[in-house]
Amino acid sequence: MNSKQRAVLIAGPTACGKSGLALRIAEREGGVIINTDSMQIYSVLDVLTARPQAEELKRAPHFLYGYVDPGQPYSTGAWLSDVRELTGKAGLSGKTLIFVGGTGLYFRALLGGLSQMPEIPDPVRQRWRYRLAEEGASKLHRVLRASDPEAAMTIKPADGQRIVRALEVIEVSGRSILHWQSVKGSPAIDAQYADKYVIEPDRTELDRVIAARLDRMLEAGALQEVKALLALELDESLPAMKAIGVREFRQVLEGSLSLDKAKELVRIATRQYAKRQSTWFRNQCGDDWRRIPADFETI
RNA sequence: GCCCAGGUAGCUCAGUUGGUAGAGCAGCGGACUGAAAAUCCGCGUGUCGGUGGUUCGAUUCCGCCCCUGGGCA
Repeated sequence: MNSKQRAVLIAGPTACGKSGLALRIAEREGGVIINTDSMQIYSVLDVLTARPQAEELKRAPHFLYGYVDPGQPYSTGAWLSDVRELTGKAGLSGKTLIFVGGTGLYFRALLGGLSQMPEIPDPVRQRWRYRLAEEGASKLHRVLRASDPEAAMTIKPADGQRIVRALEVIEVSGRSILHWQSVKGSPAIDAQYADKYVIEPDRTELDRVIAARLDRMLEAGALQEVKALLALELDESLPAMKAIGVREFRQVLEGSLSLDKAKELVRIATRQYAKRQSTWFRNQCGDDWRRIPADFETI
């Protein structure tokens, strides 16, 4: 971590105009933009994840965009270590680091909200995920109740993903995930010198922007992009395969769904995603985050 | 014009042998420590198309009217 390095954090739901704001700040004070979004890291999902395009990339240096192979398993921890490596480079010292994106957990990690955890060997992770798929969440919750009763009490029996996480941690380390979580992590930036913003758009208006953006995505080749992703024949469970639009446009390509219907479903899924993001930022970001309304005029 | 089927939540529909109704989806709120565009939790009052009648009581039964499909002319 470069101490006393200024950072600007911009969080907000999809399509709220975050990237535009980041660019303006970058141009004004010579900053660099760092992706804080779990989907924009992937190389093939360019249009569908609304990654900054050539025009924007020219206006300021962008980092951690489109650099991960979609076949790679990725994680918040991997992103955090990529951030540490990046910001440790001499070339960035003295520049304002502008973190912009829609992934609440990544912002939390950036600020030290992620505890040090044991590395989980891939076979262990795969085995529990396989068991989740085969046996279901409630059965694994019973397994967790036997091996880590305290953790089991904090996780809902249907929350398969968190159950599996707790199981792999206690198997590998012999200690409860709650133990690891009790030791706080360290921030990857100097929070003292950070300005934190949450963009809070009107959701009805946001829905209109989402619909308009969807049309632009299709014009820009969203369907071809999904086709290219499918050609890689990746495992369905990989994060990149869960990007909004992949499932819906795949059905269009296969002829089992009309384009209009797919557009409607993608619009709904995006709206629901924006709602989840808004809920996170509203309630998980403390008073030290400044709330600003979206300025749709300037997008 | 006649016949048939419908008209119940924003949408698709279920249901009430007469005691004013409930699912899915949408929507809203919430949780969130290495899959986070993920994963999970909570929230259902709506002139039961309108109007008159029968009834202690009608969304339910009867009459008339309106609307939407389909059929026959």
